[in-house]
Formats: sequence, C-alpha cells, structure tokens
Amino acid sequence: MHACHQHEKMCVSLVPIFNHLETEQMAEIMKTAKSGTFKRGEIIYHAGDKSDSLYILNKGKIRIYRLSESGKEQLVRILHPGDFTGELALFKEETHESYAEAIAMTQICMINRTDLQELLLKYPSISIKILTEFSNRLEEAERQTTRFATEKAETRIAVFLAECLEDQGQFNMLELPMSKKDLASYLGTTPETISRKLADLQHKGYIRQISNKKIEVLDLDGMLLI
Amino acid sequence: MHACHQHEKMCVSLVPIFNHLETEQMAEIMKTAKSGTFKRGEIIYHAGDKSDSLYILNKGKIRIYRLSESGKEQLVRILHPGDFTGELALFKEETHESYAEAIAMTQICMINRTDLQELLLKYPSISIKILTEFSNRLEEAERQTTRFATEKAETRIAVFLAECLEDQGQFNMLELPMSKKDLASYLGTTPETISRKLADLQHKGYIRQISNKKIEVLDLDGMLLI
DNA sequence: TTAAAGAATTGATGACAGTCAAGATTTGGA
DNA sequence: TCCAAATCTTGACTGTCATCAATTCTTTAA
Repeated sequence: MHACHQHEKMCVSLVPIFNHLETEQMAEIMKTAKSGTFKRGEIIYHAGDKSDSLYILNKGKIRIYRLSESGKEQLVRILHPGDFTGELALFKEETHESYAEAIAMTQICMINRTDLQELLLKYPSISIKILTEFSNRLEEAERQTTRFATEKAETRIAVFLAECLEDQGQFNMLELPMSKKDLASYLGTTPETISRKLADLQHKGYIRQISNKKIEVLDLDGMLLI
Repeated sequence: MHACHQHEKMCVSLVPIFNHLETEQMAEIMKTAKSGTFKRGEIIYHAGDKSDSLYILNKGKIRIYRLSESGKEQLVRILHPGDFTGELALFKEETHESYAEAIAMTQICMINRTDLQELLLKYPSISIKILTEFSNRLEEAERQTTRFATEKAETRIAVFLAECLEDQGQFNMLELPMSKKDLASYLGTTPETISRKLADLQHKGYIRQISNKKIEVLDLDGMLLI
C-alpha cells in the first residue's frame, strides 16, 4: 500500500462520481488516495470491520456478499473496473455489513473517509453524483427486494436473463456474468434449481443453452409472461 | 395546494435532513415549499408518474408499495411524520417506481426538484444528511433482500418481531405496526402463513399473543435461533 | 349503534423448490 | 497441456408455504 502514482491517475478518472471534475481537481483527490492490490481469494474487507474508506476498483473483479441472520451467504453484486464500494459506511460511524472478496488479481484505490467528507463540502457537485448513484442503487435494491418477496424462482431467473440481454445489447445472445453457483446465490436459490429452471425454459422453447455460459433467447416476451 | 404558512414551519424542522440548519436557512427552504392534504385511500403518486418533488410527511401515515413484474404488490415501508419520500427520482429524470397512498388523513410539504438541487449546492451539509439517510436505507434494503433470499418465512417473521421489540423498547411487549395483511405483503408471504407461524411460535413457547396486535416475547434468543 | 366490509384464523390440498447423492463437465493452476 | 478441484446436471425425496374455502372476529362508516 503506497501513495498513488502515474497509472493510478486513471483510477479517479474512471469513476463516474469523480470524472466530471476538472483535471486539476482530480489531481487533488488523487493526492489523498492510496492504492492496493489483492490476489484472487483475498478478502478486502469483512463484515464487522470498521469502515473508513471508499474503495475504487481499478482493475480486476470483486465479489460483494452478505451473510444472513442464520449464516447463509448471498451474493449482492460483482464489481468491475470503475465501480466502487465501501461507500455506505462512509456516512455513518459503523462497520461493514458485507464482505468484499477479490475474485481475480485486483487493483484498487482507497480514499479515506475524512478526506472524502472534506471533498464533498468543497465540491458539492460530487455529492450530487454520489446521490444519483445511491438513488439508482436504492431503486435497484428495492426492486430486487420486491422480486424476492413476490416472484418464484423461475420468474426471477427469466427477469435476470432479460436484464443480461438488455445490458449486453447482443440482440438475442447473452453471456452469464457469473458462475451458476454465484447466480444461485445472487437469486436466492440453489445451483440445482438454476439448472432445472434453465432446462425448463429451454424445453418450453423460450431459450437455447449454447454452452455453459452462453444462452440464446428465442422468445423474450413469452419468457417474461411466465 | 398553497404556499406554506405558520404551522408548516414545523414541517421542515421535523425532518432530520433539514433540522440541523439555522432557523433562517429553514425559513428560506420553507418559502419554496408547497403543502397538501390527502384523505385515507388517496394516492399521492403512482408508479409511472414523473417525479419532481420531495414529499415530507407532516401529519398522518403513508403506505409505500410496489408492484412486481408479474403484478403482485409488496409493501415497502410505512411513513410517519418526519419521514420523507419521492427522494429517489429527485436525482434522475425519471418516474416513480412505487406507489404512495395516504392511509390516514395526511398532511405533506413538497419541495420542488430544482429548488432542492439549488439548496444542495448552497448548503452542502444537506447533501451529507441525505447521503447518510440513503446509506442507511441502502444498507436496510440490502439486508432485507438477503433475508428474502436466504431465510424462510418463520425466520423472517421472528426477525421482524425482534426488530419491533428493539424499536419500541417496551421490554417484552410489542405492538405490530400494521395489519397482518400488510405485514404479509411486507414480509413476502400471505396472511395465512403469518397467522400460522405466529401460532407456531406461541406453541413453541417463544411468544404469547395478547391481542390482535399485541405480542409478548417470552424467549427472544430462542426465537432467533430457529 | 349497527350493518356491511374487511381482516384474521383454521383446515385440506398441491405446487414449488430445497436437500442429498451420484455422475458428467468445466476450469484453472502447475 | 493435463490433472485435480470445482462446478454443473439429473434423479428421488421431502419440507415449506401458497392457495382455496369456510368461519369467526374486527373495523369502519352510515
């Protein structure tokens, strides 16, 4: 862990919450940032750790997951370069509730809580960017909660496929962004159920499984009407 | 709907996101606020409405709910005086995804989107307050999602009772804050299951149902170990 | 106050999805 | 490239909970 140098210059400019600033202002932020690298499998923070940094993912992939009251794991999201985490606890003097695990060789920048709070007061437009990001996340989280509360596994899977398709914009082809084990954890079900429901969807003619991760959607509207 | 007068002065000062400001600054905010009243059953906004106000609840109760992809309703939260809503869409030019329904005679203050954005730039500390609020809500929403994804109905009910107890601080007695029908919708289950699981919890000696809404918790730790 | 509407309970039944197990396939590290 | 470990698939079985229906209890508005 050392002060940010040349290539970390990228890091701040990668992130939507900062990259609207003047180059000069980004430079000011970078002065306060630290960087770090993690190997596959290393934990960046644990639930219960006191949280005091914003982590910006520069390179690699990070898995964010939580444990429920009874100890079961749920995958919350996977971070890609330009995403950030650790943001929640920045605004309350508390601890992380989730775990962040590097799932590939990973490089991050860290901005300290107090430094960030000063930045926010100095550049109010950063706050508005973060508020926008939080709004989206909150909307997304509530939509997800409603989905779990009201839809059965098959529908959750179908909706997930539809969203993949939309994100990837590859007309009818999509690539699952994670293993089916992780997908099961993300969707609140089991790998067995994922396998079976995908087989069902294929059997009903809505999709075709090309390979382990590649799926062709044959009838999007039909699939979503399940 | 008219400009805010005397008693609405309360409204801004009720809300944690504003009440840390100087009296004079609150007065400035109030000048831009409008007020409105709604009767039981009236809808304050619909999913799909263009959203352009922050709504602060002054008096009464508001039910926030969503419809899932397949049309099933889920109760998201119930607002009490001092709570606010409509905040999400303030930071993105989009529409509401949820419904807000007055469930009692209700009085609200509304602050327009553009007015609010100006306030945020002028008083950065308001942003930090809202960010804190958003952080908490986001954490809460993710915790809730994980609960739905990993816990069975009985556990979700037990955890809900435990949280009621904690909020109400009435040593072993709690009062359900909503009808069992709404509670079922909130917890992603049915009224029948709520009835049955409460009966089970009582049968196992963890709780005692005093009346429709009143419950005595006899063994909190035992109940949470289910 | 009371009638009507809505909410809560209880029972019977079936659908959905979790678990366990065994075999096939894929993956990634040496 | 290849092997060991991990992931994925399929089958059989079981537990949980949703649904439907019939009553009872509670709330609300005239």
